[in-house]
Amino acid sequence: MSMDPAPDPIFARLDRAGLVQHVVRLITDAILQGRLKPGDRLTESGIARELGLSRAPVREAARLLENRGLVVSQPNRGFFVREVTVEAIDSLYELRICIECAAVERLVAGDPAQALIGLRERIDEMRDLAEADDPLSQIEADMAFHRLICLHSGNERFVTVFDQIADETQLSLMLIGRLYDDPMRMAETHEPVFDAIAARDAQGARAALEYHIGTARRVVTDIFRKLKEDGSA
Amino acid sequence: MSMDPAPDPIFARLDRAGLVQHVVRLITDAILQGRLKPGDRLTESGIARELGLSRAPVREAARLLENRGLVVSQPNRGFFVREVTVEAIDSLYELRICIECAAVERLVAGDPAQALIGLRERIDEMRDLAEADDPLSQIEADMAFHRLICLHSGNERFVTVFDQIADETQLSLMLIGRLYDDPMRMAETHEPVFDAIAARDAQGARAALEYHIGTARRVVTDIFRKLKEDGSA
DNA sequence: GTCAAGAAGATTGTCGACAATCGACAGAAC
DNA sequence: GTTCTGTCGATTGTCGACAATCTTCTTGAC
Repeated sequence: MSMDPAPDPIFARLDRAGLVQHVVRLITDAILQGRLKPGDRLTESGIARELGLSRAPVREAARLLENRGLVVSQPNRGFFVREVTVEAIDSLYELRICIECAAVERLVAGDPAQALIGLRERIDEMRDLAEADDPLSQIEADMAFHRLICLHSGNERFVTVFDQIADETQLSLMLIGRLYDDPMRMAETHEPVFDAIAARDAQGARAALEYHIGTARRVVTDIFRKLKEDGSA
Repeated sequence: MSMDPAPDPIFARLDRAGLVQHVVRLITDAILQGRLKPGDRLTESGIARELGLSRAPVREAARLLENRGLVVSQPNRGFFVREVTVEAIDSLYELRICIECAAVERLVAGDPAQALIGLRERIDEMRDLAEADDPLSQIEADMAFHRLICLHSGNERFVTVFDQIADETQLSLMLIGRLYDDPMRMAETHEPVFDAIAARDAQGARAALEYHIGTARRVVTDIFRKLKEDGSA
């Protein structure tokens, strides 16, 4: 009646069932790197031809990307890269504040020791990437930081929601280019949040995180508004 | 340059692309009516055979249901009706509190006039269904009430998240049977929320809603815990 | 009797093909 | 010149079939 717990995994289980997942990553990268722009059409047959496989896995990958918010589908018309609007970004950040603040409060109420290790690593990583002048990877470290908060909150559902909006957030950040003139700023803005968590100050952590995300919200929407004006002018 | 705003829509737009949607509804109903129980396997071929169509639309429907949380998929194993645990329900309700409280605050800050009409209708509907002794439809009216709050919050993202957890919430409620001994209680517990919104009291509305959902959270988890004990005993 | 190895059946993953639908263009009617 | 209609190419929606994988049952050794 007892489960045998995989007796010595010598070889890393090569992920079969990885085909769809692979396609997901390819398309995700293409969007997040700007090779596919908002509004662009994703033709199943085209992508399938390019990758040398059938339409079925491509279609499935597109459906997954739809749930993650990177593409939208129209009946009988197919998939398109999601258009990003100022309103959508604003709504997105409001939801993030709502979720992450609740998550960090629970995190502090529980045992934040393990989380703190990871959070510290991410901030340091942001610093390193600031010196290396790699804004794209820096954004990923930023997202990883915030994901960790949700992950260690003790409520798995927070992670689910975060993952569903993470890609779209990343897309909006990517479209902007860089948030701050001084790349070191990104790491610094996370410090107060870390400190409050380390001090086991739940309310302080919530406030710090709300301020942190709220600031990003204003900066991002402002930059994006200007981009939009210049673009349509 | 002016748009003609659909000059008199005589015919209602009939939704083509309804095949997959139809399958979604059929499976959803089967689960929510208890004909498919948690843990049950959903075989694509079986369902396709029963409905007299191919596996493709069934598969697509299953993927949609996965995003709505009613089924889970395992690679190379297929789809199963989601198992409901006490912890999952608790996490679900915590997320609901987080989302809906933020939504109602924004709702009151904006213009709640239109929302109030719909909310009143839902409460009255609950009363009627309590007299008619139709707990299943009553649950749907309950969900509709809470969805309206998200819908009129002005942040479309709140609705998106709500829809993604609505079915699972409904499933948990369905499994329990009935929440209150007195079916009228359900309508009554919504009144304070309605009153606070009508009074344009944002903080009061948030508090009332948090209390309302929090109470439901305790009742549901308690009942479910007992069910679980009896079931496994 | 217990456990491991292998065969048989069932189910998912993927494929290529056909039908239904959409968007664009050309042509006819006014 | 404008508007409607018919046709065409392209794309999605659906289908049935095959290969890969998992599950179950049987077989055999200890």
